Amino acid sequence: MKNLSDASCPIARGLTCVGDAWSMLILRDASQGLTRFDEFRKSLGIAPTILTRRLATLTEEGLLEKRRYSERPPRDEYVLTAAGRDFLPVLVLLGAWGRQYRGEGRLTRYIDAETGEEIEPVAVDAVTGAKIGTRPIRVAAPE
Amino acid sequence: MKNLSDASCPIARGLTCVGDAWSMLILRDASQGLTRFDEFRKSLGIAPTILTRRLATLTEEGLLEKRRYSERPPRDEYVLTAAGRDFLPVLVLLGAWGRQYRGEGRLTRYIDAETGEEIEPVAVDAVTGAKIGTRPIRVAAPE
DNA sequence: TCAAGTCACTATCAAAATGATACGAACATG
DNA sequence: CATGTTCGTATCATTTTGATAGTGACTTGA
Repeated sequence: MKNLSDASCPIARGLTCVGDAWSMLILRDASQGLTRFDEFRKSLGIAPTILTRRLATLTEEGLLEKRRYSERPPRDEYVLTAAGRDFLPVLVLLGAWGRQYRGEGRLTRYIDAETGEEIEPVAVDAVTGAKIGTRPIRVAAPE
Repeated sequence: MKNLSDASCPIARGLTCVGDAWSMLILRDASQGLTRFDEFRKSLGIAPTILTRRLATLTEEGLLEKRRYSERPPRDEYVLTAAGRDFLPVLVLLGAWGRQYRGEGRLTRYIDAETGEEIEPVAVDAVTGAKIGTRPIRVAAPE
């Protein structure tokens, strides 16, 4: 995939940073509190070469931040930045789609830690309050 | 990437169908009304080999549907199924993220066709009404 | 103290996916 | 009948992925 990063479409822009499955799964795990190389590797069953690259890319793109947690031996962990944390809603919505259309068998559920109730994610337009997809959307050229 | 499709995580499930950038961009274009091979090809600048494969996968996965619009010559177009249409919120949210964190320069905007106002997409939990990400989420094992 | 373990990688190399380009089949149009 | 349109396939070089093994700098337990 070429240079989508200068496209005028914000979706394409987003995809240049996180447009592959591994990156999204890393972000999912990071949102659950994983921070270390081996935690990700074991959780995902990913080859270390690829994990190295993905972590580096996500760090460059500003979704993760390397933080040294041990000087001797030198050890870094990867923590979410604000941009990384703000990616969570995309994942949650993707999960909601997956549950609805690929929900055969037992699936992990996401629970609101305060109420104990299962979360039911929806995308809405904050302006009108309408669910996204229920009203026609018009695409407008930049500026 | 191996067989994520039987993972118990709904996000991983979702990613097996649409876990790459081209597929998402095809869905984006399809949501804007594109249906034909050449429309996608020109819009995306994608190699025809890859477009063929992506369209086939999305069709197999049930996000697109082939529909014959001409018998002679035989011509098919690709239209969104319900599953495909329901993927739009994920894209819109991804776009919102892209706008916030990769929004340099001029960007396409998404307008509510009825009010004429720019859409401001947010993911909320329909149960509590809270924005996703503002309350802690607990992951629960299946069943 | 010495072997074994942990952690965060890198090196190597085969296999698969991607991308560019050319070409084809079946028509429609001028 | 030459050209154009539409929806692809064939071919092949390049790139990316993935599996596996190994490494350096330690720590831990016996």
